[in-house]
Amino acid sequence: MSDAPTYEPNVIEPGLAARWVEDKSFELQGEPDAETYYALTMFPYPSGDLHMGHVEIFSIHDALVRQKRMLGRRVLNPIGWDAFGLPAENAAKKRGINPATWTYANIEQQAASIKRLGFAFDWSRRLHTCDPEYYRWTQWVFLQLFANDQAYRKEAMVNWCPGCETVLANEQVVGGRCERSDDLVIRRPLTQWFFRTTSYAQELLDSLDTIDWPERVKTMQRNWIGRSEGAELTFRTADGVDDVPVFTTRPDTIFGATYFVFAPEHPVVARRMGNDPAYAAFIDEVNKRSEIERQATLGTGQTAKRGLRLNFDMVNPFTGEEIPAYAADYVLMEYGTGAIMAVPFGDQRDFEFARAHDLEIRAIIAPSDPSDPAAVAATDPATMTEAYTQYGVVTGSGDYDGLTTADAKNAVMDDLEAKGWGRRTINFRLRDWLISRQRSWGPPVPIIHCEACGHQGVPAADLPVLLPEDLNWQGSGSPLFNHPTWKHVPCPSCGGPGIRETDTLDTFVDSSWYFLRFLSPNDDHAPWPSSLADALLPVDQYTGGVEHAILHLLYARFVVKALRDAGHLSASEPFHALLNQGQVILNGSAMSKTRGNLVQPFEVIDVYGADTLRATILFASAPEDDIDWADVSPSGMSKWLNKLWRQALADGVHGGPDSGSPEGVDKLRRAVHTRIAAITEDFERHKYNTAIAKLMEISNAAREAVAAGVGGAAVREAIDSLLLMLAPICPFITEHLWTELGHDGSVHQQRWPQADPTLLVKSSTTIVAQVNGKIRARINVAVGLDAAAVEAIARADAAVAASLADVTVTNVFAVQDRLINFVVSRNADRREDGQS
RNA sequence: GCCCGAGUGGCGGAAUGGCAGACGCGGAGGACUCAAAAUCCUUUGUUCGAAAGGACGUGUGGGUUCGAGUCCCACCUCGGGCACCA
Repeated sequence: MSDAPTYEPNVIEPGLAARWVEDKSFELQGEPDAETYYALTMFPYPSGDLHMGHVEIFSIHDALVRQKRMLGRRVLNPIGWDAFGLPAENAAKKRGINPATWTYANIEQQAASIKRLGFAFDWSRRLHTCDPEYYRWTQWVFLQLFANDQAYRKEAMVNWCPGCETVLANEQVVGGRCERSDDLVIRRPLTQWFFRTTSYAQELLDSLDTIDWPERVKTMQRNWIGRSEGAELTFRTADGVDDVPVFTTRPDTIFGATYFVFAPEHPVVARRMGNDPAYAAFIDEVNKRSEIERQATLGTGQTAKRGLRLNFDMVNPFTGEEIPAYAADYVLMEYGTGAIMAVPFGDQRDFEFARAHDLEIRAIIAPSDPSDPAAVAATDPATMTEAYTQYGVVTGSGDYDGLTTADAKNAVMDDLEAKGWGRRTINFRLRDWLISRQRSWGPPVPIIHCEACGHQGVPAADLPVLLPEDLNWQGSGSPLFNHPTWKHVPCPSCGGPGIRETDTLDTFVDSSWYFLRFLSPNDDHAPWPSSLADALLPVDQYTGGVEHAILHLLYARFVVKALRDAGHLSASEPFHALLNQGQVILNGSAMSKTRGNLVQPFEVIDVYGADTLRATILFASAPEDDIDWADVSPSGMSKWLNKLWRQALADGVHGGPDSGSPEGVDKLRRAVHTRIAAITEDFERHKYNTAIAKLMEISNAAREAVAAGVGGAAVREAIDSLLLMLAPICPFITEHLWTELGHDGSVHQQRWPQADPTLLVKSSTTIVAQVNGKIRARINVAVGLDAAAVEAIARADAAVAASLADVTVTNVFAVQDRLINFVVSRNADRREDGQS
């Protein structure tokens, strides 16, 4: 019986955690350089204490980072807080405290939890986006984009969240609701600041091919950018006064354009119909009803098609016909040109509108099979029940008749370019990024409005534009706007009276460049060291949640490109490789405060310790998959760590020469070294779940070997290897046992173990003998035998021989060292053949 | 509706086209114990069989292949994204 101490994680862990921070164990020694591995995890938002999702992503990231260090890389692994944003303001309003107080208190709590969990961050580079030292440079970034015409102000229909009392970017509206407060978002015209993301639409799409990101994230970005190829062509009003361009992806259907539709607020319509009471009523109705309908059929895209016949017609340039013009709410002002040629034959929305308003539907594609009544009915305007959206052979289209859809498309575009009616063009779904917010816990937009000089950027020397200390957070509306004196300043250009912009920047602006600031977080002369940024970017490995697939990840890509073109960077992408972890859920649904189904990390840590929590999460599944907390077993993981503890202290402490049978020693060493090779590969693929399984196998193999009388160096080697490879996952227990086993120094300063190649080569192996793919025997043979030798051995096997007795072998497939398959046919068949 | 992704034991999950179910949880039986907990040992896909052994088995139906969980086609279910984008 051993009287070794029992495993008490909550006794050993806090001391080690504190020591690692005090010793600056995980700070990058010296300055980063081109060889430095830049590992980054999405910095947390300080909404309260750490939740399970944070623990998951940090556990994955930490395993990755610690192993890279053991492989000998210098790793830059910074941490900070994304600390501006609405929740702080909402909390301030609710509790009557300053957002800063709330934010910094939460940051301190999260920092303490991160340290307690032993995550190996470089604390010397810590930053908070709400510090003036940081947001000064966020304002600087804005000004660089402003100077380069990538930031501008315009009036537009924007998304307004009534709950948050601010506008939102397109990306922050989810299913018609505010991403944060879940309020229904209202459309209203406002003058706002934008970043010109659309000017990078094509590059944002193309350069996705250069980065190593999960395919699903790339797909989401591609869909969001939404490129479509087509043509822009101009329709003239029948009175010859206005030219109205439309965008279409189907120029081949131009002869089917039997009417024309404007977005309700289209300027040509507004000008011509402005005084018409029916138009005013229609606009009013559209605005009102869209609100109500949104609630009922939110995001189904199946709204009834409403329209207003306008008091003028349009001319189809190809047919010369006059066609009726409508305003309808199914045409959006924001996409394309805000007007369409309507082809009810080939477009489902136009089809529905035409049927509802009794408009002509003209056949322009011939039935795919004229002898098939169903195919004929599907292309006959009298009988068709939905638009015909497939490709085919063009009909009813003058000179283009008989061409295929693809050929007609090209021919029509050639002709409209030749005749000056339009041109080939590309449209994107992506809109410019609305960056101003009517909130006050964010960096003020560094602009001063002057009647004489227009919008003037605040001079760099005057940055940061500080938030005043005495804002009233309790009222409604924007505290910054309502502040009595703050906004009144002289114009930096003429010195006359000026007014500060009282909007602040979206928090996603803060987080779109923080990876640059980590390179020199304390430098107050420059936002980042430019040569180092050129050498280190893009970030080698980024880890974080898939919820940012579009928002943050798209914005950061845009900002890097814009800064590059403003001459401040050479990189074109912020993050080279991306690893998205899944969600931690409970009983199938997301954990959340409102649901009241939160499992707090410290509920687990207080019982089992941080190592157990970290390993439980990593063992539950591959990083990308969701983890349902109802399915995981911290007690099971704790049991294994306890077992490992006893095993190391009982069996691992004995060094010295090998004892026991040479076969037993050899078997153990081979087991260990094949696992070293496999676990190394698993870490490479970020498959920490299978890596842990193989660590358990080492532990099992060592226990079996000891039970079989093996001891000494081989067992010691097994335990040492296990501790080294478990160290990135369970840093505490491995550090403690490493010392207990008499090693000098920290386990985390050791080199990753290397497999001995001679121990990976087997002398014999088990091959599978199949007959027609069915396993008949498993036979032990020497490694490297050729097919003929294996066949002879297999035929000699009793079970195989029995299966081959009554049949003819027609073919034999052998895979060296793995398998042999006899393909046979029954003798009965052969006799029949022979008799005929 | 469109675009992705995924369907494997009671559960989480393993499997470069070549032994399906690694590893763990849970279960069953046993040892230790006055007893329990902890620990250790055995066992655990389904089914036929006393056993030896056999048959079946990766959502469904086809296909390719000597050989398919893995590749192809169609469908079903679940999850995610987009949603009047012309």
